[in-house]
Amino acid sequence: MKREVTPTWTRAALAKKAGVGPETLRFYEQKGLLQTPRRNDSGYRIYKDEDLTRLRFIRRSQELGFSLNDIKQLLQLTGNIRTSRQKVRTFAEARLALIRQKIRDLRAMERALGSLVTQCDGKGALQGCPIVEFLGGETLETKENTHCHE
Amino acid sequence: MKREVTPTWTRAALAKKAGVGPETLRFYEQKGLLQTPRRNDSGYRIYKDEDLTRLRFIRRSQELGFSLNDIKQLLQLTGNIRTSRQKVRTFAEARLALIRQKIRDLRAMERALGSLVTQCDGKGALQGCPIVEFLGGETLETKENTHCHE
DNA sequence: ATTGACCCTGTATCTTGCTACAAGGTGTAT
DNA sequence: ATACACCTTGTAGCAAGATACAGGGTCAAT
Repeated sequence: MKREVTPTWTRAALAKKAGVGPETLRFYEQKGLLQTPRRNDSGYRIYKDEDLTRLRFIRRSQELGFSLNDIKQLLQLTGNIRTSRQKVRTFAEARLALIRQKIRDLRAMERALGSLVTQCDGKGALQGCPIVEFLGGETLETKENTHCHE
Repeated sequence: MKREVTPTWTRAALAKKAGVGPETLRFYEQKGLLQTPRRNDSGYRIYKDEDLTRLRFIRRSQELGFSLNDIKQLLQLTGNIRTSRQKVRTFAEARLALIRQKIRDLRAMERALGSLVTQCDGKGALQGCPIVEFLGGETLETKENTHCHE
């Protein structure tokens, strides 16, 4: 059995390989997202493959919309062999629901703002601009006030 | 000509009427979103209709996805009679573009995560769970390492 | 032996939109 | 006259996810 030398990295090296900033590694360590790494004689952090794997896990989770807090829980969940698949799925579904809600919110904004922009021909003075009128709102006593400041 | 008494409010009263917290008013004032209000003899802020109107403007803008910084600019823009409608429209279009980008990002997340959740039957042990496998990624030397810790 | 690039620690800073606190003053009702 | 809710100020804190800086130590190359 050939024992291969497992690669190790210092902070900046791993950071580069994982596509994050070096400080981010220390930050994740503080947050409990990365294990406290082995140190060499000078106190330098020595990272290994496992840390790289974990960083990729984190990045992918982020791309799926998980927060760092979520990810911490996900790591605990997936690190435990006793965890049921159901639990992971439920976790993912919860996040999916949040994402969908956020999309709904943004689409409502898009519809409203898009409609205003469409209604606004972009020509002429401010008077009567649909966007401004919407923002100014129904309760425009301002109209009176701004025209005759006494 | 009957001169109607224009209503005024103290901080908490206006805040309640506008549906925000009292501290928010001070905060908006600091940020330049509300004019510095008139004070009574004891130094109490006295708000008037105009401030309520402005608060509604702010809230509506927020609902359309504008940031407070945006809103500050919007207020300057729409407060200036010389502003062209084109400027307001361009401003709104810029924010609309951001909203649309955010929606695209979230939809990508939704597709990816949704697909994983669909693929995961939620039955059985963690082993082979599509979600976990995606997060763990291709580069799973971890598999070897975690099974035989020496 | 000196540069330059890295490492360590703790702490501060940024962004966004608030929210909370302390330490006092005011206004109104009983 | 005293309780209570409000007001004032300045400042601190929160969430999230980093990022930067100061003041030192280490290491490899020249």
